[in-house]
Amino acid sequence: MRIGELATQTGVSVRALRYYEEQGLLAAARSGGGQRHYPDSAVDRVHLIQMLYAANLSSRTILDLLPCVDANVNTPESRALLRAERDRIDQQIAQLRQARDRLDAVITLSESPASGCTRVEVDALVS
Amino acid sequence: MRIGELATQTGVSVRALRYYEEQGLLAAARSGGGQRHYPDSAVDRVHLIQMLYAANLSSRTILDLLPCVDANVNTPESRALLRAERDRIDQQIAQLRQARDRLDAVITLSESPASGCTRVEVDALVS
DNA sequence: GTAGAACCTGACGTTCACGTGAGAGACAAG
DNA sequence: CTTGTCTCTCACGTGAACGTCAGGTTCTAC
Repeated sequence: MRIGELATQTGVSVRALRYYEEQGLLAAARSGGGQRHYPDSAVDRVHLIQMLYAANLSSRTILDLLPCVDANVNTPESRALLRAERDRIDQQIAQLRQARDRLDAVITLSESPASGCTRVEVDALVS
Repeated sequence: MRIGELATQTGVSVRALRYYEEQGLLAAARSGGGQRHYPDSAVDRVHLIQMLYAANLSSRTILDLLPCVDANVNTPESRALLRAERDRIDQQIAQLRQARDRLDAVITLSESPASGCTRVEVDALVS
């Protein structure tokens, strides 16, 4: 398929797909006229890339991880890399949970019947 | 306290503190010469701001949320805002979990005794 | 074979949360 | 009163992941 169809099938912009290629994340065959052609498997690969971007991984990190994930590279270094990134994601989850719980506490307070709660009570939550 | 001490006590750069003020997140009294002076409570406020930044909230969003969180503003709109951001964080957590589980699956495979697993087995995980 | 859609390569623009000097003023210590 | 440290206000730089023209080429359909 060409780049436009890959874009619509993945929901990713054409510009983004070219950017992924520029970063070495997504290879493409070229037609005689220089147009990119992708195999059907590219759809899954783009989804994988998007998933890793969504987890706040940089292009560089994704570039390092992709061989481990989809090409089955299996060396001590690749395993260490995988674990390191997994742990980073875990830490991010913990931070997000902390922020969410903080907001939940405020929400609970603001919805409690004692809606006229004083500033002191709110500050007690800060710690 | 002055800006340098607040910076060391919070672990945030002086530049970042000035930026927070520029964004309306952190007010400061001024001495005769124009230097910023902060109350002790500013330490907690900076930590709160950092927590929200860590949850991928923008300056603008934090600006909208802060009155609800620490000034006890309690209107239907503020409650809706709080819930909306809480839900966004929840969604992010779900995405991070998905990425982490994906990496965990790869890690498990790469550490399994059948280390010579074929490419087919790996692709089966893609879904 | 020709119109129009899709695609190409630069290359500059954008947003965000700061980093990084530059040049000058403010303030505590001796 | 001077020295040294801290602080001030511009204001440009940065990195990441694209957005957005511009000007030209390739492909598809009639």
